[in-house]
Amino acid sequence: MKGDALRGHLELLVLAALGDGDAHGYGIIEHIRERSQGEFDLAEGSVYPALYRLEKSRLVASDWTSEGGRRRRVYSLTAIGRLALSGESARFERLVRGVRAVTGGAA
Amino acid sequence: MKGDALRGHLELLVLAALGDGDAHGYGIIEHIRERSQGEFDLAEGSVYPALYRLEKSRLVASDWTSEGGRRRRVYSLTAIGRLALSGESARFERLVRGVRAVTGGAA
DNA sequence: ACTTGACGCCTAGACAGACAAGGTATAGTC
DNA sequence: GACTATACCTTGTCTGTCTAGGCGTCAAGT
Repeated sequence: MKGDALRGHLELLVLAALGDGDAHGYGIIEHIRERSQGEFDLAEGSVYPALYRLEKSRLVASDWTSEGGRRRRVYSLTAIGRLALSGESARFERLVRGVRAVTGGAA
Repeated sequence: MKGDALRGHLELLVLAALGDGDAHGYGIIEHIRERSQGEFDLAEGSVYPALYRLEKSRLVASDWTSEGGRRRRVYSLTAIGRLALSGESARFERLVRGVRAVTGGAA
């Protein structure tokens, strides 16, 4: 219906997911879907590029693992990634306060 | 630094501003800036196109007024615009709940 | 043995929407 | 006349999300 409703918030979600523990791309998608009670069902084509961006800017790091021929790329938060997470989280809360200040005023 | 932090939420803000009463483009910008305590200082190049989109989809209507050579285009919410406002508002609140469900879980 | 589905990664391309940066014009003040 | 605030408009750029594919492994069904 809407399409990219998460524009600008995806990295926050991914960082938050990794804040709960290391995970691989596919797992991050499931994690976010479960946590949000199905509200956010991210496409792989959204998440993987986001992970590459995050790794490029050193907010996450990745390691390849392979158990019995099955390869996985496991991501983890870096120190600055953790900082970015709280920063992004604060930014989001500012956004929420701002929007509510505008919408909440009157009917 | 960030740029479009309101990606996806601008129309909600504009609709909400008009929910407080008819206004012209320039006034909408001021209204939103004041209400949000300076958090949202929208560019004209963001707001005017948004108003055109909203008018095209019949969520707002416009009338030209001119007081002593000064022309203004005054916008007002239509009936469906009012519906859209509450719909968008609900959508935003769902987004907030979802994001918090993902971020709030752990540190 | 073959098919199907779940898992798991990756990529190219399209698209929309917010912004930057320009422009026009009027009215008032110094 | 110069400058500022008001008020509208447009073009172009950029960036991020999604669509729609592709690749490969493994387990279960038939």
